[in-house]
Amino acid sequence: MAYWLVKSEPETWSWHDQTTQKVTHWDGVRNYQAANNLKAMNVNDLCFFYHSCSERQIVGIVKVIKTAHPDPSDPTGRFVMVDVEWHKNLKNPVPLSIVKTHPALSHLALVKQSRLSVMPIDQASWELINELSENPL
DNA sequence: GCCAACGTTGGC
DNA sequence: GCCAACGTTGGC
Repeated sequence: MAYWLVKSEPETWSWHDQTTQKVTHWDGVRNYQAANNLKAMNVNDLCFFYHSCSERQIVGIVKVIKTAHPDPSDPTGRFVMVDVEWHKNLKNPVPLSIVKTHPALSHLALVKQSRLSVMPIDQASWELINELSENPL
């Protein structure tokens, strides 16, 4: 069981869309490092759902229900997608600004590698972010 | 809307 | 295989 964080632009695919539709292909990833992370995902892994651009906060959690398979939206056939399912809403969104101020989270790719759209989250960070959602500072 | 970071492409 | 030019992402 592993933990991840995936980014989406709310203008393109929002948490509201995910809540309404429940099950989706996580397609459109065109970066090898992000694609490698997709390939490392297993069924039942959990992913934070992060709104980039205008919002910059973690808003929910999705669960992996199908491992990496070819992304038909990629004409080159090189990239993959996974299938995810709505899992839960966060009690309170956790903004990037809070993640950045927390020393225990400063190693996350969310902070250090802002352009990466799919990244692993270690268990301690996963639990801490959930705690920050339950009990905001 | 701007710009920094960084990934990709293509000429050599 | 190097690197300049270019495109894209995402934070601010």
